Amino acid sequence: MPLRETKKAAVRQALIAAANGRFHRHGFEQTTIDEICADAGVSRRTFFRYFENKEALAFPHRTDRLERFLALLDGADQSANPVDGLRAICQTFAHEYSVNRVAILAQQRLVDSVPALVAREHEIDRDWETAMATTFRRRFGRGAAAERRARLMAGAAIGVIRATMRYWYEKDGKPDLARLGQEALDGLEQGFLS
Amino acid sequence: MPLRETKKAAVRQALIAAANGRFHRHGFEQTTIDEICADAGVSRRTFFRYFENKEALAFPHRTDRLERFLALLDGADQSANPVDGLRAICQTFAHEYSVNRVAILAQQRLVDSVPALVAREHEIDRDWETAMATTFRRRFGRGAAAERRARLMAGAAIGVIRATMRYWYEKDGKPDLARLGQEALDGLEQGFLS
DNA sequence: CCAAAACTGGCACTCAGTGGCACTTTAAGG
DNA sequence: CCTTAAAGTGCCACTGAGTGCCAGTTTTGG
Repeated sequence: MPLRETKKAAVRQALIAAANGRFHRHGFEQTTIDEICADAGVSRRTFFRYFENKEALAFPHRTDRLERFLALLDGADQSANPVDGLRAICQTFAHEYSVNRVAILAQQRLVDSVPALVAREHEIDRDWETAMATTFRRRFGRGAAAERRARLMAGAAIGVIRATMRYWYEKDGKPDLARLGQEALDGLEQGFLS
Repeated sequence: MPLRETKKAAVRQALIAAANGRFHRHGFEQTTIDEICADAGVSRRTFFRYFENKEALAFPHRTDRLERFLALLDGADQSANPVDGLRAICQTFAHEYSVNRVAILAQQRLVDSVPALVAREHEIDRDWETAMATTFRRRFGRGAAAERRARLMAGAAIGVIRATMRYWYEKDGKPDLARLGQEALDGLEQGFLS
């Protein structure tokens, strides 16, 4: 890796690490960007060249995760129906979340304690929704009705996923996330006609 | 109405009106709170006694709408199944939105042009989701499974509703919102098994 | 080794939002 | 009415996020 890249990666990591420490020790709002910069040995001005804002520090894997999700969506393109694709992806993420359970839970506690972070999380969900809508759209073909169906389905999908995650977080990550996920996707598939 | 109440209502309206004008003329971010205060003839400090933040000005009906929704949810409590309740409520709101179409569209254009406002909108959706989850929960009875089902359903519901609204906005409010809503709720009820 | 490009730091600035306190207005009882 | 407590307002000073600008440094590629 070229030197420049290396340094940038290092600075980025330093900022993330510094932020993580402070956020978890003193809380998000109690931490100023100046403090993070001081810890990371970087100027304030430079900070904003690495992160759009303070919130972004709380979601360092945002782009990674989205890209992985997109890749998985593409990969699941030839499954029998869209939901089956999601089921597979769900297994993957469920496993990953279970493995990193402690860190992820801590992260989520942080997010849930700060409205601004909750808002950012919704923004992320929106990205995922759009990604799914695009994928589903390819399946459903042309026409306004297909478009609507794809978007409805994506909306419902992110809705059940988020609800599932919240439940899992609330139960301290104890339940089997893969199972919860399948239950959620059953709902998506079968609907909620009681 | 006691004088004090009257005055407070007047100030609130003045602030909303001032903000609306500026927001639509110059945009949300280009408008400072000071300018709004000047227009409304009120001090900055007072502004923050009426609104939590600048964003709140863009959703003056937030609490009204939520309360109406809660009331309607309560009212629809004895419909055959939860989705039928939603169908009725959907008709009501669809009608209202169609009537105030122009204003609502303008408002939405504003919201969509500012990330911070989009974020607030998600926050509002979250309130609605919680409201629905609580209602559904009453239907589904006790137990963790019922709880999960209620939450999944609420998540899916808000998901399809939001997707529908976005579609409607995107089409400049031309489509029949009531029909779109029913289509969305069909999806919620029947699922998306293709 | 050199020039262009990329990156950094520091400064000054705007604006959102908060705490504190003195001052004015309203409500309510005698 | 008149008084007094409560509610509401204005002003001031302050913190902290985020931005524009420009001068100085580091890396890259030839």
